[in-house]
Amino acid sequence: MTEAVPSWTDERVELLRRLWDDGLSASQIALQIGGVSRNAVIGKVHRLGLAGRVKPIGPAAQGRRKDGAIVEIEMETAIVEEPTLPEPPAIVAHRPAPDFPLPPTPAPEPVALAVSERVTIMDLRDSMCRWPMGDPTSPEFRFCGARAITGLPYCTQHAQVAYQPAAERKRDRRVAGFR
DNA sequence: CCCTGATTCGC
DNA sequence: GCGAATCAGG
Repeated sequence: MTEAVPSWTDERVELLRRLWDDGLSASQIALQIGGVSRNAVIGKVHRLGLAGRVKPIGPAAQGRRKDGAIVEIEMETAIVEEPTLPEPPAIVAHRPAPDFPLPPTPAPEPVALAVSERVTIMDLRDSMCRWPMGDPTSPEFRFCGARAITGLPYCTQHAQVAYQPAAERKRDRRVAGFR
């Protein structure tokens, strides 16, 4: 089926405006709208005169320590310190938890919070984990969507499941040679 | 390397 | 007007 691209219809432009204004990146918008590349989005954005809009991620957040010192904090790691918080918050590592049973897998670590990055096939992008989540026949079907290992279709977690070692090779490969 | 937006320029 | 290619920066 040939899916003709509607081009920039009013609706699509409207969506573009909204998403761009919402702070989404061009690539995200491109995926969201579909049928267009991020370049197309950027190009359109410029033509519409939307470019150069204020970036929501302006100034880095500032945090005040209990001793009164002001520290600059990167946005993504910005932390709102509690007035009575004595210790710096522990570093939280986000680990996508598998939502499926792993029969042959020891499952070394208990599941963490559900950091679901699940995406539909529409949002599935290259370098995104293509591990299927749920019933493929269901409309709720999603892909993992987490950051895939470069060169592989899966993220770290799923790659481990997908590429389980057939057997442990304890064979010592000594290149007993000369030299 | 991954990503971001900006610009150019042939179509 | 459109967007791929390219550029420039983080």
